[in-house]
Amino acid sequence: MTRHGKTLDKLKEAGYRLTPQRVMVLAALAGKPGHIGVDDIFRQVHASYPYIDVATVYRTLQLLKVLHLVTELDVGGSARYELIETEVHHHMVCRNCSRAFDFSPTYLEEFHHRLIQEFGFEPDLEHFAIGGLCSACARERR
Amino acid sequence: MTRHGKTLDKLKEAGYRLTPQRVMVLAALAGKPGHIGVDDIFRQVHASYPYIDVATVYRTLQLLKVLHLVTELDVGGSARYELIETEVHHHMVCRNCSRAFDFSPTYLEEFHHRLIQEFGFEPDLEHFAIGGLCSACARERR
DNA sequence: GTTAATGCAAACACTTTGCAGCCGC
DNA sequence: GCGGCTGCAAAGTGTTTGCATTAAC
Repeated sequence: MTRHGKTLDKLKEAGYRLTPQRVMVLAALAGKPGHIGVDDIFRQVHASYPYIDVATVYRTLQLLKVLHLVTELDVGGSARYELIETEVHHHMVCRNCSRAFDFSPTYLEEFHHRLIQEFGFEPDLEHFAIGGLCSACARERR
Repeated sequence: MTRHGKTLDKLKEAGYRLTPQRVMVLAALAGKPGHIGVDDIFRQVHASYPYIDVATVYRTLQLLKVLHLVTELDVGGSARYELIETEVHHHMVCRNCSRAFDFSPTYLEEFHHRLIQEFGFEPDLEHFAIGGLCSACARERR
C-alpha cells in the first residue's frame, strides 16, 4: 500500500467518490515529504492529466482538510498542505530557500502551558509553523 | 505629543515627506490599540479625506514597515499592522472574536534557544503571532 | 439512473504597479 | 522648481463559486 492508501480508504469510507483527480492530488501530496503548495500539486497532476483544473485541486484540499486527512499551513500568503501521518509535528520554514524542517511538539509544551495558565488562551498548535533562516542559508549568508 | 508623534519625526528624519495622507494613516494606527487591518485604516482615513486611495495606504504601510516603524502580522489571510512602541511583544489572536492580546518575548525564549541550539534555525520572532481561542470565547462556548 | 464531482469561466479579496499630475520641501 | 508622493486605473495573486456536463457508484 502506498503512503496515501489509508487516506484513500478513509475518503471512501466517509462516502466520497474516489475520482482519478482526487487520487492524483493525494499521490502528489504523498510524493513529496513535508508540506507542499497548491501550485506544486497542480503542476504535478497537470503533468499527467492536463485537463485538471485548479478549482478541483482547491476543492479536493478543502475536503481533505475538513476530513482531517491533511493539515493546512499558511506561512506568508499562500496555503501549503501535508498528508496527516502518524505523528503530530511542527514546521520550521526557511524564509530564504523555502525548505521545511520538522520539530516535535515538545518544543512548544512550555509555551503552550504558560499561555493557558497565565492567560487562559488556548493556542492553535495543530498547524503551527514558524518562519526563519535555516542553518544552511545562515552559513551561506556569511 | 500624540502617540504617533515620534513616528512622524522619524519619518521626517529619514528624509521622507510628511504628507497629510501619511499623517492620517499614522493617526489611524495610533487611534486604535493593537494591530489593525488595511481596510480599517482605509475606512478611517477615507471618512475624513475621501480622496485617499488604498494604494497610498499600502505604500505608506510598506514604507513604515521598511523603516521599522510598524510591525506586520498576517494571521489568516490579510495583513494587520501596529505602531512599534517601546517594547517588543507578541500577539495572541482569537480565532473567534479576532481580538488580540499581547505577551512578552520571554514566553518564547526557551523555544527560541532550543531551535537555534538543536537545529541552527533562527526563527523570525519579530512579527510573531499565534492564533487560538481566548478565555472569554472559550467560556462562552461552554 | 442518481447524484456528486469536474471543468470552465467568471468573480472574489487583497495587494502591487505604471503613469501623469501635484505638492511638500 | 525639483523630485518624491498621490490618485487613478489596471493588472497580478491566490482562492472561491455558479453552472452545465460528466462519470462514480
